[in-house]
Amino acid sequence: MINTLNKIQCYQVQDLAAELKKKMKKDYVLVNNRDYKRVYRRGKYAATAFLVVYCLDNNTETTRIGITTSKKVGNAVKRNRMRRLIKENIRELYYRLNKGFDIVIVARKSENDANKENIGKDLRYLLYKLGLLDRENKC
RNA sequence: UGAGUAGGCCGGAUGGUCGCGGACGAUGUGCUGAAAAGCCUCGUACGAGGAAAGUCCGGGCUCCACAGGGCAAAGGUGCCGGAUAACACCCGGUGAAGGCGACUUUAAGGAAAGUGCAACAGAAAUAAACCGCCAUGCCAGAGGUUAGAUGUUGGAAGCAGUGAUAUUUGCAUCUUGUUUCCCGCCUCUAACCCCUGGCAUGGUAAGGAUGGAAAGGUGAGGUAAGAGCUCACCGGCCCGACGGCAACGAAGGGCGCUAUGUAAACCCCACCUGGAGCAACACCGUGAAAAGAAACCAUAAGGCUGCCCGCCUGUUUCUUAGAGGUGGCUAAAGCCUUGUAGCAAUACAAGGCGUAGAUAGAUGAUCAUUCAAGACAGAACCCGGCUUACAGGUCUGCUCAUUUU
Repeated sequence: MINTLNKIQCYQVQDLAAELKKKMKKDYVLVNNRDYKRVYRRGKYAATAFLVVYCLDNNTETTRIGITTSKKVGNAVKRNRMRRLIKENIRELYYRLNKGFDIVIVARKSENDANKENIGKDLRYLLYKLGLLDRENKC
């Protein structure tokens, strides 16, 4: 059922402009420190050299996402850039994600040649590994 | 043109699409709601820096008692004047140091209040005779001069004898021995002179590989040798007409002039400083006056950073548990231009600019064009400074050198 829905969604967003127009609302951002701690402690995780993704079922219909960049990444400018790149990718992927999870994305260290494509590739791989994203969605 | 010096400015640009933040607007037949309003949608303009950084100073603002007296402690400042809300910043000056120069640097009070430290090196470090130089005395050695003694070669004279020659039996000559004198030499002794070495006493700080610093420097005279011992010049110290608001400068005069450096070591002197910070703090609100433990009930406890006085509160302290929201929150001792005053910092007046305000935290992605190919780097209450990081570009003043006229 979900698969078919996603397929339909995938066909629907063939137009690039339409895909880019997707917006993220504030409600979908993970806010409290408690929530982060809960996800770290109880959630599943997967990692690459640059990113770590934690996820946990939150028993609701919304998916909430938090992004963390440690000081190992670099100074404030570098951390900001990593966060924005991840955010931009998430913005595009958000409506394809399976619903009802709390997700925390941690940037481990700085990639000097980090761009949207690199990060997106890693992110899609990790989300797929955790079962949040279906293979068919790799359009 | 090159080298340098001081200061200012810029910190990729333009456009398209999508996205994010708060603000404003909407005759949106949008949703919720009694309404106020909120949400959604659409539109509009706006949306990180010169350092936003480090948090090193100074303030505003908030609460603590609007901040009180005395003592102590702690911290800070430290040439003078100005400017400022204030400052350790800034401006102008003075002194000192560096540079041919433009210019730069400077925590720049006190070392006869006291204490401490000064490694290594060096003869010696706050004090000095280790070496050296000089004088005197003693001892030893070499040399010279004079005197004396002994010995001896030679010469001269006297006496004696042997022998030889010739022979005038005497005499003479040669020879031998001895005595005296003279000259020379050797040895010894004494005195004196000079030199060398050693020891002692005294004089001397000119010289001695060191050091940040060795008791002013250079030259001349002088002296036993030396020395401001004397003199010349330089330096230093004291007084100082006069100039300057002042720091300070200084004509001139006097003094031969012993006593280092370090106070970004303690310290002394003068002056200044109440504490905590926007996670301050105020309000709404959930819970419901949360639970437990301890102290104290008036000569007590807590607060005003230690003590005493004084004042305030009736409760105070500790541990655990601690939804959420709103305000504070951006117009500010703000910046720019012009004029006036001033060397300037700056002040005053006029005109203009003044539009980030998030709250897990907004500036990104991508495409195209272009160039010199993009460094350091992200607001978190706000200002004034300081410090540190920084690809490259650009402008202006000044200095030195070279070339040309």
